[in-house]
Amino acid sequence: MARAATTADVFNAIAEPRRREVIAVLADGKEYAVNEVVVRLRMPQPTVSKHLSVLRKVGVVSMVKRGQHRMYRLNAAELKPVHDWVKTFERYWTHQLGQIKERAERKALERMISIDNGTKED
Amino acid sequence: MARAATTADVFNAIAEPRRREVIAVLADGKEYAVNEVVVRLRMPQPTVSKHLSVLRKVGVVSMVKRGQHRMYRLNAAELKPVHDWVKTFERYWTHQLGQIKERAERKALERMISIDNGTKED
DNA sequence: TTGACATATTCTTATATGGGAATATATTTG
DNA sequence: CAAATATATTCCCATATAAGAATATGTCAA
Repeated sequence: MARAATTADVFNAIAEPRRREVIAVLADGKEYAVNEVVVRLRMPQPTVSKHLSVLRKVGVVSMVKRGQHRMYRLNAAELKPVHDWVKTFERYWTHQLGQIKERAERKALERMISIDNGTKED
Repeated sequence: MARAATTADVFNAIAEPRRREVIAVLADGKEYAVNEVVVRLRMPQPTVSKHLSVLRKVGVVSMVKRGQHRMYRLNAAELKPVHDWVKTFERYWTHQLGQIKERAERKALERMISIDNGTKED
């Protein structure tokens, strides 16, 4: 089996950084024509259109035609599954004190150290 | 350019559903040997090893050797970027009704104010 | 109609996947 | 050492990108 399609679910859709950039433009909840996104992100128009198409297929954005423009709007509710999922782990970093955070930081430090040695094992 | 590697960042790593299943097993913060994950998820051992490998490369899990076992532990802090990102949109569903009502009231107010001069919307 | 403008779609191509099967690499134990 | 156990790695392959270039489609305006 190959990797799941980017349109398979919202998790796959938002994995692409440029798609998150597009979302960022729409983040204020207003509607934007494709070309407004193009100008703001300085991305080629076909690139933006394709990314918007993926986001639309998973429901993260909605589109309405208005004249010769197609207005895209963020449908943020579709991002909730991501929020719900990651929220489960919130306690690991929000709880200001405790062994959990401490341990996480220690592990992160260990990782930083081992990065210098390459990803190999002992 | 092809799709970014699953090991490119945590967003790509968690896009794979089975990887989230593995994370779910480790979610209690305890350490697990590969085979414990294999048994719990009823996945082939190589599959689990490969997914753990990806998660380790992005730092989501850490590993220590203990005897003939390799113990994996969740490093939940690495999921924080996902949380931080999606948290931006939290308001869209947390107080959904309130938001809608609030916006409607604001719009109504704007209409009342601009009744005389015919101001157009943004 | 003829342009001009806005957007989508179709190719191509290099690249990476995830699963299954088989195999390799430890590590412990007898 | 040899066998058993635990885990990682390699190979194969069908599939799906994402970007760029070129083109098609759609819509307004004179």
